[in-house]
Amino acid sequence: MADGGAESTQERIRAAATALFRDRGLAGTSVRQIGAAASADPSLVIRHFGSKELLFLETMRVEAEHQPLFDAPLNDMGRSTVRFLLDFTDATRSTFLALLRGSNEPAIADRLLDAHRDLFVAPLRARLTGPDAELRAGLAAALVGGLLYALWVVGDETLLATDHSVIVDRYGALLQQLITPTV
Amino acid sequence: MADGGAESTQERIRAAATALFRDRGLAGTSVRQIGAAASADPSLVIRHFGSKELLFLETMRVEAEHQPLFDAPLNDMGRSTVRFLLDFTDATRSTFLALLRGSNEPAIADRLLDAHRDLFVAPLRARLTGPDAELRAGLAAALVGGLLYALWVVGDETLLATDHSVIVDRYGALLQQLITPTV
DNA sequence: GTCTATAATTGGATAGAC
DNA sequence: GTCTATCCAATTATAGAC
Repeated sequence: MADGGAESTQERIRAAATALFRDRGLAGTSVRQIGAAASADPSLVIRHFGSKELLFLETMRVEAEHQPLFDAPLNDMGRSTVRFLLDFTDATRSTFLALLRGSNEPAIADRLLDAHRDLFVAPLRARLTGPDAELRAGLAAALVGGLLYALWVVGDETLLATDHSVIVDRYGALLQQLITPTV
Repeated sequence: MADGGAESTQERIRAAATALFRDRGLAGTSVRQIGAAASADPSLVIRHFGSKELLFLETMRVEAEHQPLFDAPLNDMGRSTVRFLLDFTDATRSTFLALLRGSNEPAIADRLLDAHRDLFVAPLRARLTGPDAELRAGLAAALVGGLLYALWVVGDETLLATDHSVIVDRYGALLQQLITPTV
């Protein structure tokens, strides 16, 4: 416990589970695989975290990271938000996908809704004004989520082959109209 | 076999599997449950369809339905496309979700990509002109998919409580700009 | 075509010694 | 905190009688 190099077994299990769940999802990962990857006995996985699903919920959290959106200038926030999504770390992206694919489970669906709100809806909603700000924030978040869906769930080849700067410009311009309507 | 009232066992299995896969997904449905729901022996499920995953791929197809999009006037196609999505039958919607949640499996991911192309990309692409038509069709399909994502995967409560006509108007107007750019 | 029986494996989770 | 051993239920899939 006094040395900084060795992690505790609990932390090794947490790290192994995080990687496996991101890579193969909840159903595709077994408790035994987690134990093996952590060089720990499978029984310790349950002992430390209660159950496989609790461990999944414990590890599959999307961090609000740096959240540069709260500081972006309002008149460029459409582009900033698209760039924010495109610049997701692999960790954030794969965690999002694991939650999305596991969202048949109610507890996981709740967590996905949380992630969607924290990362997409809230930063947008905070900057919007007007009577329909709530609706516009919801639509804007859907629009951003559509990129996540098309690029990383569906894997649209046209979009995957397109420069990020082009997507930022074109898609961001549409998003901007929900942020600062011109009508 | 001369009467029209009784389905064959194979058809009963197909029908039961379709309903269960839509409702609980691939991982959440067992061969035994399918057999029980079809009043057939579980072994027949494998005998007739090869494996659980083959049966999933056999049953989880999205039909192009009526496809009203190919006839919609171009200058209203943004709204038409959004309405097209919002009017999905329960069958189409839940099949889409089953594919989406099962898309960790490569074969299922391929099927999801097919569905995305057939229902969203192709009808849009067919009507677009210009050098960047391919890109605009891809972005437009992403935008439409974002609504699917926000409403039915994430379950955004604000959007779920919003009149479809409002979503058609506001979101459709954005989509229209990719279909008939004004710049 | 259908069903009985079961193979062969794997799953999550637990008891209890150390 | 850790590990050995194991329980028990569930899984997909198959073999073979009828």
